[in-house]
Amino acid sequence: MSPQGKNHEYICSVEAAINEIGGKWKSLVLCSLKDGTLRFSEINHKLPDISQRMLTKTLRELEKDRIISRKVYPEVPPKVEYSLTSKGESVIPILDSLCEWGKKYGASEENWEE
Amino acid sequence: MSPQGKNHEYICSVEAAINEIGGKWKSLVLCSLKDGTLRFSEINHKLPDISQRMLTKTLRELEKDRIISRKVYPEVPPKVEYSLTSKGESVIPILDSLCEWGKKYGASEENWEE
DNA sequence: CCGTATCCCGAGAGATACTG
DNA sequence: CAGTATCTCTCGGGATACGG
Repeated sequence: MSPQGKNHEYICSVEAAINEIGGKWKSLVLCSLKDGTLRFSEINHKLPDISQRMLTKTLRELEKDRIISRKVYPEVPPKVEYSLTSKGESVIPILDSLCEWGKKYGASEENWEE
Repeated sequence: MSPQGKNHEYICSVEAAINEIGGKWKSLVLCSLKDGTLRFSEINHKLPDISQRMLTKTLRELEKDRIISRKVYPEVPPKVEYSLTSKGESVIPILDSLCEWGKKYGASEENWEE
């Protein structure tokens, strides 16, 4: 995500927002973190269909955008905890709204020709 | 978008919502329609960087998901108008929130290694 | 336990040209 | 004006295997 990097003029800031929370997994990872800190394996457990590779990648992107924070415990075996930053907390209500919206207009009973 | 089609169990409905309004252009098209009905060329004018092909594709997907409606006037030259459905109207406040969020936490002043 | 490193594929997206 | 039709290519995303 955020392919444009720094110098890109957004027509509207929704674009910026979608870049940060869009994609296949970001919103789900954020939702899974909304009840508190989780370890890597715990997120993976909540999202069984995501691969380790994609989970890592998604977490790195969210971290880079300061939406989540990553805390490493220098132990053996490794322990890493992920949690929402204040920026991350602030987007949760919006994700909740989206969730409600998605539930209300179930993306499922319409038309599909294929 | 919505690659899974009908039979897909969502862990959370945010996923469904992101499928319907995510992607590079959908949110921008919806925002451009929030002040009322627009013709194809008018949307294109508001979003100069979108190609005709992508605009058509985006409009078709939004129409398929019943988020916008398409009205054709049988004239020469052709006239086609796009407007939000009630479902579309209902997602605008959420897009506005996203816009505010994106503006507040400018996706621009952080770190980039590359 | 928490990741990288590779390899790979298809969808998303761009450019350009053409048409009813 | 409002689209198709092609052609191309990047890159998001999946599968699998390996590493500290």
